[in-house]
Amino acid sequence: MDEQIHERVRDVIRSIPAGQVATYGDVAAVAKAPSPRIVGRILAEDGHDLPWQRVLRANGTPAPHLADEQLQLLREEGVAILDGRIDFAAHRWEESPAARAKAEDDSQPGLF
DNA sequence: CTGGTGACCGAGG
DNA sequence: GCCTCGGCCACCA
Repeated sequence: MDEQIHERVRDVIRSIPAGQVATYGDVAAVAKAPSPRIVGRILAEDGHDLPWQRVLRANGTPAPHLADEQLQLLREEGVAILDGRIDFAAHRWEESPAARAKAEDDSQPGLF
C-alpha cells in the first residue's frame, strides 16, 4: 500500500550517511517507490524529522524553495557545494550493500 | 469520472 | 546552456 511506500522512503532517507547525498530517483529506486514524485510528496508531508537535506534533484540542485536552508545544512555536514550545486562526484550516495540489504530485507516475503 | 498540482526524470531540439 | 513534451503516481476538488 502507499503507507508501506511512505515508511520505506522515510527509512531509506534515514539511512543516508551524513556528508552524502542522493537523488529523488535513487531514493525512489531503493525504497521501491513507484515514482520519484512520491518521494517528494512524502518529504513535503512527513519529512520534517528526516535528513531531507541529503535528498537532491537529479541535476545536483536542491528544491527551489528550500535551496537556502538545504545548502547551508549540507555545508555544515562538510559537503562541497560548487556554484549552488552539490558535488556529486564526491558525495553521491551509492546504493551501499547495507542499504540495499535493508531495502531487500524490508521487502522480504514471509515477514508479513 | 475528469482535471489540476507537485521537494521529479529523461529525451530531444 | 535553454525550453518543451511526455511519463510517472498519489492526492484533492
